[in-house]
Amino acid sequence: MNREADASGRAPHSSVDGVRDKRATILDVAAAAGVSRQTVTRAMNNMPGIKPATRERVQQEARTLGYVPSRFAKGLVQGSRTSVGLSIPGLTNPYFPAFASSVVEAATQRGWHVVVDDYGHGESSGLSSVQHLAPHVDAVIGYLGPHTLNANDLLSGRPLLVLDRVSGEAGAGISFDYPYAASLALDHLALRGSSSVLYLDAIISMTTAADAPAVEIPLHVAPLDDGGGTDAGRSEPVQLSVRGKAFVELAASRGVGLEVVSAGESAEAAFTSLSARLASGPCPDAVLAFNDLMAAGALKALSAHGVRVPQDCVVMGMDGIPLGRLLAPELTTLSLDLRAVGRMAVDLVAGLIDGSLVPGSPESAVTVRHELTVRESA
Amino acid sequence: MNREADASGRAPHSSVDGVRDKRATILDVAAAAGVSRQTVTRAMNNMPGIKPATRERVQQEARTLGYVPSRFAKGLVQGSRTSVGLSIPGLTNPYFPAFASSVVEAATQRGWHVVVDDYGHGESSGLSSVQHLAPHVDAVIGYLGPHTLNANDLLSGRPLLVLDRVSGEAGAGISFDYPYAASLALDHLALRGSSSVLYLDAIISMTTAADAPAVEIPLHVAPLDDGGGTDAGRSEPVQLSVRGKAFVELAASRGVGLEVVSAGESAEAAFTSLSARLASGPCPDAVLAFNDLMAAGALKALSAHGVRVPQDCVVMGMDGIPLGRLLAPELTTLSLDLRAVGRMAVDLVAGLIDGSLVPGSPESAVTVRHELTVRESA
DNA sequence: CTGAAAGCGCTAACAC
DNA sequence: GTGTTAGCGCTTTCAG
Repeated sequence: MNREADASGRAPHSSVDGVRDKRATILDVAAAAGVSRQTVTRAMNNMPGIKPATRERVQQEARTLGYVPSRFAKGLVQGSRTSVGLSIPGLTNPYFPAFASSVVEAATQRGWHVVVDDYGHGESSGLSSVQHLAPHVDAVIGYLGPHTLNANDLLSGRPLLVLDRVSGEAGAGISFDYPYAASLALDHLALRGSSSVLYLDAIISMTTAADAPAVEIPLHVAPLDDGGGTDAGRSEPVQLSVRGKAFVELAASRGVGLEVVSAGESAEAAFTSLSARLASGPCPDAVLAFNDLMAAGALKALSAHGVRVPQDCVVMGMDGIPLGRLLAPELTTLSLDLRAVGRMAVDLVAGLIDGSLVPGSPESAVTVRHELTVRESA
Repeated sequence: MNREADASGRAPHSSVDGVRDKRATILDVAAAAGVSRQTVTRAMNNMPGIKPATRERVQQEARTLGYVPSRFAKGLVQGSRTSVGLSIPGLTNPYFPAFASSVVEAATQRGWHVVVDDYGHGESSGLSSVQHLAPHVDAVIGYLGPHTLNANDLLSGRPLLVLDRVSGEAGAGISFDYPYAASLALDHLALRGSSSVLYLDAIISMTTAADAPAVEIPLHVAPLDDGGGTDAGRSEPVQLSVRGKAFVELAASRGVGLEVVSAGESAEAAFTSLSARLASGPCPDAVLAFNDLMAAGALKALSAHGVRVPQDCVVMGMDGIPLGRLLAPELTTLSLDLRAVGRMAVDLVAGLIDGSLVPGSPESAVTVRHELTVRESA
């Protein structure tokens, strides 16, 4: 008979109505159904070699007890699919869902799971996202923003793939060639005969502050020179995004005038900032936006001020998300082959996991280039 | 001394360069570092009560061996966060990322994990998505489309929450009150004086076919009447979406003329279908779209045909996603409080998990109403 | 057809 | 500081 289950000397399921002391285990079900735990396994997983009547009875008992097989025990004994964490700063900017989608697609093809962590809510940062994800995944892919450094430690050896990271950091990563993108844009603008260009930069994320808030390492940095500079010549925004920096530098080296306006990374913020700027000065020839979302905001601001695009002022975005095609006028942009980037990310992680790719090696640091997609707005 | 590790009579890590027989375990690291496995645990998790030097040495050894702690063993022994699977048909329609975002936010607040499965790629369906997710999560929330029925079985007792399900199915779910939404829309249109309304329906997903392609049940349906109909009066599409049905029925009961045009569920498809329709007939007063994305396509089609919105023809969408505000003209729509829906979904699942909510009970089936958001297009 | 044993890899308790 | 002993809940042998 069923000695094993009976011998497990604990109450199977003391149901004080609504408060179950602990989750029912396979042993509880076995005891309740008067069978061995092996039989329960067979019943729950629809395995052969079990009398239908028994199967039915066991399943019924399991349901009553609210028995839910532990996925950990199962995974432990069966060996599991690899699962990667995907850490992104929000699903609000359509860029990230689009990217997530491409990663999910590529990962699914390998039979992997993707755990998405959107750290855009509340207090969380890229770092806390990795921390959150770490115990549950075999690797992490992510737009981590400024806090890449210590992230590796949190994963105790598991691969980390950072996107849009500042060059010069350790580990594997995919970076974008912003100087190249800037040249593409500026070339196109030159062709269109634009002379006064406004760059609509994003304020918050993806900034150069990659080496800033290292938790334990006290850094001695010079305090920010906040505005009281003697260098009265040209006043530059205190903090420029990496992208913005690329545009500013290239423009400078070409002798092209480039005005920078900063705004939050959203269509609304872009609309507001650009509107304010338009109200207080001459309209530029061209507006270059940090990304497509902000370009959408720019388009609205321009239209609200009676500026015709592209006749009076051209507009370019960056990212190449589908949204651009729905706008009026359709957005000219610097686009990324997101599908390719997702596949690349997954491939890199696969290499990292199976050891064929060494973190920190040249092969583990890929650079991707944007391409110019000309539509109506420029 | 460390008897345990030495006694584990297997080769720690036969490295035939690139081919590791199996993943290194904690015992392998212990043996290599000449310590007990407990010490390895302490070193890897940065726990106190270990000499820094030892910690360092162990971590180094772990790195060399490519040791990655098994998340299953860890989870098994520590007890784990609950994790919910989120099954959605694609991230291409901005609606789903927006929904996903709200679920992730609500789940994160409870300390839960969210595993996102986008079943829009390849051959997968809502059912296969659940199957995919099942072994790894404690519950599933999802837009499953037509295939809700057998999904419950795949989860062997774990909660399943289906969104936008056809009423009358078992289990927990969140449904939308389409008749109410239709009345909202038709009322608004009446107010605007529209007399000839076109409903731009979606062809594929979320259709009435909830009970259709049950894998084994052969259905005998009348073949598509492709154009050569004798019923010259009005030809109605064979398959109407649930939403479309609600609009059609309400319009009929009010004696309002409603023409239905079907298109794929994307902006492009909507654009194409509506363009064709506009080319071959008089322009309607109003276009009601299946969702905001299709409304965006409609807007473009109208504009391409020189129809001014809202002067010549008004346009309404459904969903209330942020995209609507970026379009020109801004989209009037029937909007959902997505944040609330996400929270609701998570709360329901929480109730299902802790037993305070019974699947199939009236409380487990919630209905949510859209509200009218008037912007520029109507 | 069903039952008993033997682990999967890890960490919480307690030794020492 | 470090090592040893017990399991976590499940599935895979291998016996009946």
